Amino acid sequence: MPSNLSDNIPDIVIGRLPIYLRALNRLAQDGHEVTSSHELGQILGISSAQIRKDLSHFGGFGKQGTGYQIVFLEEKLRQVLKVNREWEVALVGAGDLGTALAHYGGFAERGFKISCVFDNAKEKIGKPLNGFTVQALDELETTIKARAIKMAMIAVPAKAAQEVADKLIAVGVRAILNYAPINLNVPPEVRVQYIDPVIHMQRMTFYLP
Amino acid sequence: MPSNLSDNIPDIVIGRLPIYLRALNRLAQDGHEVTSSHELGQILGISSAQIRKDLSHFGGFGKQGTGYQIVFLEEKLRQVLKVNREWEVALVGAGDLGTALAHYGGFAERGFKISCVFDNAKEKIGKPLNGFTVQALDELETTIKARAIKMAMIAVPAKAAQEVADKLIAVGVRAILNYAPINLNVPPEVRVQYIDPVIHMQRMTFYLP
DNA sequence: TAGATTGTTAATCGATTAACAATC
DNA sequence: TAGATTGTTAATCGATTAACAATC
Repeated sequence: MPSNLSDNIPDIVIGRLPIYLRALNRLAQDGHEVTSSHELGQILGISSAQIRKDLSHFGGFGKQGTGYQIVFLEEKLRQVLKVNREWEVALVGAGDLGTALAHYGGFAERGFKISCVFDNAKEKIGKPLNGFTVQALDELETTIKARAIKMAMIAVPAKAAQEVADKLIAVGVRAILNYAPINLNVPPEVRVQYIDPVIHMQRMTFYLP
Repeated sequence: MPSNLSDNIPDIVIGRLPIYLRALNRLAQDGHEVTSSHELGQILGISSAQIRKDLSHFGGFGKQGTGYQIVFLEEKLRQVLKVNREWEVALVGAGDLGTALAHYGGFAERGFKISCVFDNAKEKIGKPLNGFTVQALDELETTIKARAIKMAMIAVPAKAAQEVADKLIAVGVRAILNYAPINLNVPPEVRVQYIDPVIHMQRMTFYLP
């Protein structure tokens, strides 16, 4: 029983779809037109059964005996994930990390357009940053509301992160990518994803001799 | 039956330990001396039972009626994760991202010392980068073997990432933090962690209206 | 047609939670 | 002592895998 609704689809399934999409992109770039759950599984180190099961939540996108048309499946996954459009993103924090994020081309390439940058350091406000002007935090409310921005990235020190998150949520942001090494407290209607490279490093040392 | 060995401890448990450690750090910084599985669970949005179960894989670190001495538990978790020492890390790629990583103070602060940087662009080789000199990829083997480096970060374009990974593994690297948006093919004795911010963004849009 | 691969069901496996005796 | 919280066991819940009929 395929469905495009949030139905009862496990979040862990949603988490794998972007990975599938990335692998499909690469296959298409390499000139492939068709793939199979088996091939995709090989590439990703995932069982073919899991891939078929995951996809079946959203519809039957393949053909027996043949597999999946790559371009078609990409389109379907983009639809499901709602990344078949451009999302405007607010960036808070214009330090080393914020600057690197503003310069990173990979966001725009894949549908996420950083469209405003905020910082509270006087020496940064008003300075240009990859086509934007860094704005004071005071202007956060007006700008984000005016553009109805729903996504943001937090690249401020851990101490300031919760306060920034609260402000963002108050003006309508519903999805936050948090680079500050701290857990955020947010209401259930807000999604948060965390990026802390040290956490990943610490997860690997356990297995080293 | 507590154990410090890789016993049969699920990787998903190992994955949560660094998160616990980070929360404990913060509590200690805020002047707390004792905490409980309930308090920790509140902060992290995890059930207290899960925290107790996770910790019990490694020993009894708490006291009934009281909870956990924060400093003591931190020490134990650092021991388990093997982050009670300094790890040398090789960085490959000195572009925007590599530069930002080299400048990021959070690694050294938490026990990961970037101790060499490689790139194959002629105009970068020999240039100073946060105290290092960017080395040619040719020197990767000598340097990494000489220092017995076991961890590396890959910050090169997707096209080059697999080749770089192969080289690193060939000279003894056993844990890789991969920033290139591509799945790496590695032998089972090598751990890989992935950081691709776009994947996290795409995982959140599904839930937005 | 014969071979291949899907979508789906049922079986297995593993992770989370609830509950409570032990005890600080 | 009374109250609180651990460590652990058993029960529940959910995710993964195996298997196969359907069919391209």
